[in-house]
Amino acid sequence: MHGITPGAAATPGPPLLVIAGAGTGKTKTLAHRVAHLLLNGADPRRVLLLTFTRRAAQTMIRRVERITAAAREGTPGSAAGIDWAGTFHAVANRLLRLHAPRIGLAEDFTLLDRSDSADLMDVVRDELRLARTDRRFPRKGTCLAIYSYAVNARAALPAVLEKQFPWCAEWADELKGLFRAYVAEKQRQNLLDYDDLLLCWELMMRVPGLAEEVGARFDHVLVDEYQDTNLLQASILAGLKPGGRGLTVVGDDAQSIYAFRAASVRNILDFPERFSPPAAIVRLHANYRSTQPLLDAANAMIALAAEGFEKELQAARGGGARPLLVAVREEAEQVDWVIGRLLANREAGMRLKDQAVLMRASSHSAALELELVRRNVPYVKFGGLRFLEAAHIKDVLGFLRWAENPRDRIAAFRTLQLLPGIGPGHARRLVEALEPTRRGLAGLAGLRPPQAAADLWPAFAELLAALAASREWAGQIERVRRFYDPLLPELHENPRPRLQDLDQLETLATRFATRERFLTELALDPPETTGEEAGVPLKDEDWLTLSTIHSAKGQEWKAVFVLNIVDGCIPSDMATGTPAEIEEERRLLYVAMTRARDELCLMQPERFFVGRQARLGDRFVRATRTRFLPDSLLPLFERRVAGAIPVGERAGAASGPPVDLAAQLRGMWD
DNA sequence: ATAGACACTCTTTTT
DNA sequence: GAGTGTCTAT
Repeated sequence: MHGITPGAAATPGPPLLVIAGAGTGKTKTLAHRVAHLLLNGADPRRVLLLTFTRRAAQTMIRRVERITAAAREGTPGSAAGIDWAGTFHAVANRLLRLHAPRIGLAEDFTLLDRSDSADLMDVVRDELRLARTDRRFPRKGTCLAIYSYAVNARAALPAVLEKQFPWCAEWADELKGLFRAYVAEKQRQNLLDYDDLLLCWELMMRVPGLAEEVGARFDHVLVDEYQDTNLLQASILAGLKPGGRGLTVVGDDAQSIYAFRAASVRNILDFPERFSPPAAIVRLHANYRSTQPLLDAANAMIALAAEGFEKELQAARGGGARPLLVAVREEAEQVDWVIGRLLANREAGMRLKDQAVLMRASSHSAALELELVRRNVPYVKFGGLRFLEAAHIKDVLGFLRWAENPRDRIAAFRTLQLLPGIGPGHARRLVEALEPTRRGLAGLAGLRPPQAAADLWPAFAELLAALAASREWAGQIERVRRFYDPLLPELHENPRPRLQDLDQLETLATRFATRERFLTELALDPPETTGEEAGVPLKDEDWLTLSTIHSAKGQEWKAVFVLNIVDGCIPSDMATGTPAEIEEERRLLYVAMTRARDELCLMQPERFFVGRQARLGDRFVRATRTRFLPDSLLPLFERRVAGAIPVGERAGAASGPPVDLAAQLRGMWD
C-alpha cells in the first residue's frame, strides 16, 4: 500500500488507477497518498478530493490529518488546509458560485433537492396538460428519473427511453417538450437541481480560458469510489486534467451499484486508456477486513457473475468461522433471531456499535425497527426516506425558502396551500397577484385570500414579510413554528413524532450561520434519518446500525446481519428486467457480505406476510433463497434453522406446493 | 371553478 | 401509507 507513489511527489505525476477490492484498505490507501503528497510539500489548498458522500470526505480528511500529524510528530499545520474535499455536487456548488457570472448564472441560485425537482416537474407537467391524456403519462418521479438519467449519462432521450425506460418510449416527444419547459422554468426562477450542478460544472470546463483557470486551481485531483461515477463526472475530470497529470482514481468494479443513477463501470474500466501513455494501474488484493471463510463465500458468490471479476480477495488475518445462512419461517422469526443474536453478541462483549443490520430496501427493516423500539435497543438508520422528505419538514422549509427567494414558486405554492381553503387554484392566483405588487413578500398583506383562510391571513402575511426582511437567522424556525405548529394536527396524521422532528430541525439550524447556508447545505448533505427516537443517540451511548446496502458502502462492522436473502428482495423485484440489472443486484449482495469483519449472518425467511392485497386479501407468499446463492455454494456456509420446527417435518412441508389456506377459505364465499 | 373527500395504485437504491 | 386522479358539493 505504500510505495504506490514513486519518488517525492509534490509535483503532479502521471494518472493513476487503483483497483482496490473490498476491505483492501481503499480509504487508507487514498489517505496515505494524500498524506504523502502533503508531506512532500504539496499545497493542501491545491488538492481536490472528490468522494461519494460528504461523510466519506470527512473520514478521509481526519485520516490524512492523523497520518501527517504522526509523521511530523505533532507539528501543527497538517491537513487542516485541505478545504476542497467533498462530493462532486458539493464542489460543483462551490465552484459555480465562484464563477457564476462568467457562465451567465446568478450566484444566488437556489438548490433544488430531488423532491423539489419532482414538484417543479409536476407543475410544468400540469401546465402542459400532460396529466390529462387518455393514456397514462409517466409520473413526476419517473419524468425526473428519465431527465436525470439522460443528463448524467450524456445520452440522447430516445436512447435512454429505449434502454432504461422502454414503457415510456411512446411519450418521447411529450417528454422532450416537458424537459424543455422544465429547464426554462428553472432558469426563470433561478433554480438549480442536482444534475445542473454537474452539468454546469461540465459546461464550465468547456469554456476556453475558464477551464484552464479552474483546472489550474488544483495540482492534485483524487477521486474515491470511481466505479460509481457517471459519464458527466468523467467528462468533468477530463476537463480539469486533460493530460491526466495529478489525477488519481480509486475504486472497485465489483462494487459498482449505482447504475440506476447513470453510473457506468466503463468509467473505471476505460480509465487507463483515456490517456497516453495509459494510466498506471495498481491492484490491491490483500483484504485486511474479513476472515478467510467470509471471503471464500463472497468470492464464490461474485465469481458466478456473468462478467468475471479477476480479483480473489485473500484474507490477511487468520482463522474465523463460516458465515451463517439462517433459515427462518417468516419475518417475525427473522426479527427474533437477529435481535437474539445481536444481544447475545453484546453480552459476549461486542458493542452494538460493532454490529449492523443491512437490507436491500429501507422498508425491509420495518418489523425489526418496531421490535427494537419495543425492547429499547437504540439504533440509527441510514438510507431510505430522508428526514427532509417528510411532509412536515418540507412545510417548514417551504416558509424559509420562500422568504429566501421570493421568486421561488415551488415554495410559494406549498406554503400557501397549508392554509385552509387554499388549494392549487387559489395558490396560483395569489402568487400571480403578488408579483405585480413589486413589494416582495410584504405585498402579501394586501392580497385577499379565500374566506376560509381570512382568519389566519394577517399572521401569515406578517410572518413571511418579517422572515424575508430579517437578517437575523437565529429564531426564524421558532417563528415559523409559532404559526405552523397549531396547523400541523389538521395537516398531517401522527403530529407528535412530527413535532419532535421539528425540534430536531431547530437544533440542526443552530449549526449554520445564515439561512442561505442552512438551506443549501441541507439539500447537499441531508441528515440521515434516525430511528423512532429523534436525533442521534447520545455520544457515549451504544447503538446498533441499520442501513440499506447502498448506504453501507465503504463501511465495516464486526458482525453483519443481512435481511431477506430471498429472490424478490435481492435481487429486488424491481430490478430483474435486464441482465445488467440482475448483475448489479449480485454486486449489491457482494457489497453487503464484504462489510463483515468476523461474523456474517444471512437471513432467509421462507415466507412473507403480504398485506393489503386488493384481490386476494392478506396472505403469506412463499419465498425462495436468492438465486445468487445456488446449492453449489452452500458448503461455504454454516446452515441454521431457527425455531423449534423438527427438521423432518419442515423438509416435508417445504417440498410441497405453496398452499394458501386463507384464500381457499375466503374463496368459499365468492 | 375549486376545495376537499374518496378511491385507486404502487411501493428501490441516492447526490 | 403516500401520491395520483376523479367525483361531488359548494
